Amino acid sequence: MDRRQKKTRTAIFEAFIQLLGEMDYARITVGQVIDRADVGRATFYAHFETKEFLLKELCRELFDHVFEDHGSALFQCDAPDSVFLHLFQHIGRNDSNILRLLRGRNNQLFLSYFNENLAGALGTRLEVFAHRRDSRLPEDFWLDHICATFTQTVRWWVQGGLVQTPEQITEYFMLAV
Amino acid sequence: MDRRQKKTRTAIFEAFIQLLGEMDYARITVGQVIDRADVGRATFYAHFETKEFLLKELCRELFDHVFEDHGSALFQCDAPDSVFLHLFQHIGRNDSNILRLLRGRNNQLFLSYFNENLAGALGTRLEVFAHRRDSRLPEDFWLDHICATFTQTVRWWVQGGLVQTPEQITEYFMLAV
DNA sequence: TCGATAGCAAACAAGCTGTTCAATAAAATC
DNA sequence: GATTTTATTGAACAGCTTGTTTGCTATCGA
Repeated sequence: MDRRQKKTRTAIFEAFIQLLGEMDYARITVGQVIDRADVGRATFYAHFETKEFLLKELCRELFDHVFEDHGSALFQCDAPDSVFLHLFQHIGRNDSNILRLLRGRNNQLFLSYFNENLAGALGTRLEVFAHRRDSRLPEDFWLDHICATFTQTVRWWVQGGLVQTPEQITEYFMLAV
Repeated sequence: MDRRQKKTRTAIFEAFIQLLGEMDYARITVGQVIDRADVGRATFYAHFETKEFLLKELCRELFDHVFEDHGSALFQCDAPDSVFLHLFQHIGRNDSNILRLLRGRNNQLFLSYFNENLAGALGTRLEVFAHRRDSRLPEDFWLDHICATFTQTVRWWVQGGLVQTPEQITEYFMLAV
C-alpha cells in the first residue's frame, strides 16, 4: 500500500479514536475528524464512504488484531480457559486501543460489535464448554449465552477499573458461564 | 394534560415507532417523524428537545409499562421464576410495542437500554438466584450476569421468531443463569 | 363567553454531508 | 533521471437537517 495512503489512514483512525474517547459517536462529525487528522475533506471520502464505514473498519481492525495475535498459539495450551485468559490479557493492556475505546463514552457500541462477532471468531473453541451445557438447552442458545457472558464480563471488568487481574477475571468468567 | 397535547404526543410516538421498525435510528430525521405524525415542526420541538430525547422518553414509557403491570402482582406468586415468566409473556404479546421494536432494525438500541435499567427495576427480586451464586463471585458481577443473560435470552427468542412458549423460554433462562 | 394554551405554516441561519475540480505533491516505473 | 501514475489538497457546491422564530388560528378549560 502506498506510503501516503497508510499515513492518512492511520491519521484518520487516530483522530477518530481520540474523538470517540471524548464524545458520543453520534455527535462526531467528519469535519472534526479531518481537522484532527489534518487531512483534506476529499481525501477522507476517498478512504471511507461515510462515518459509519469508518467505524466498521476500525472495529474490524481491532477485532482482527485480537484474534490474530492469539489465534495460532491457542492450541498449544492445554488449559481449557487459556483462550479467554489471553483475550482478557490483551484487552487489559494499558496501551491497547480497545481499552481506550471501552473506557470511553461509546463502550456500548464496541461491546455490541464485539458480541456480534464473538461467536464467529471463537469458532469451534467454544466446545470447551460443551460438557457444562444442560441437554435441554439448544446449542445456539448456549453459544449466544457464552458470548453474552464474555461481553458482560469485559464490561464489568473495564467499568470497575480493571481492579482484578486477568487471571481473576478469567476465573469469574468461567464460574459464571 | 391537555387533550391536544396527548394527541400530538401519541401521534409522534406512533410515527417514531413505525419508522424505527423500518430504518436505522440514525437515519430517521425529525422531518420524517413530523410528516408521519402530521404535526408541525415547531410542535415537535415543543414536546421533545431533540430526537435523542424522544427516544429516551419512548424507552422510559415502554420500560415503565412492563414493570408497572407486573410489579404489584409479583409477590403473590410463590414460584421463583414467575417474575421472568411474566416478563417474557409481556414481551411476547403480539400487540406489544416492545416486540415491534425488538423485531426492527434497532433491537440493539432497545436491548441495551433494557439491560441498563434491568438491575434497578428488578431491585431485590434478583435474590431469587442468590443460592446459585458461587461464593467466589462478587455480588455485583452476579447481578450484571443475570441481567445480561436475561437480555441475551430475549434477543435470542425474538430473533428466532418466538418459536418457544414463554414457559419454555423461561426454563431456558433459568437453566442458563 | 373568554382568556389561556397548543397548534400551524413558513421562513430562517447555521451546520453537516458527500461530490466535483483543477492544481500540486509524492510514489512507482521505466 | 525522466515520465507516468497515483494520492492529496483546498475550495467551492447543492442539498439536506437542525432547531428557532414569527404571526396567526384553533381548541381547551373555566
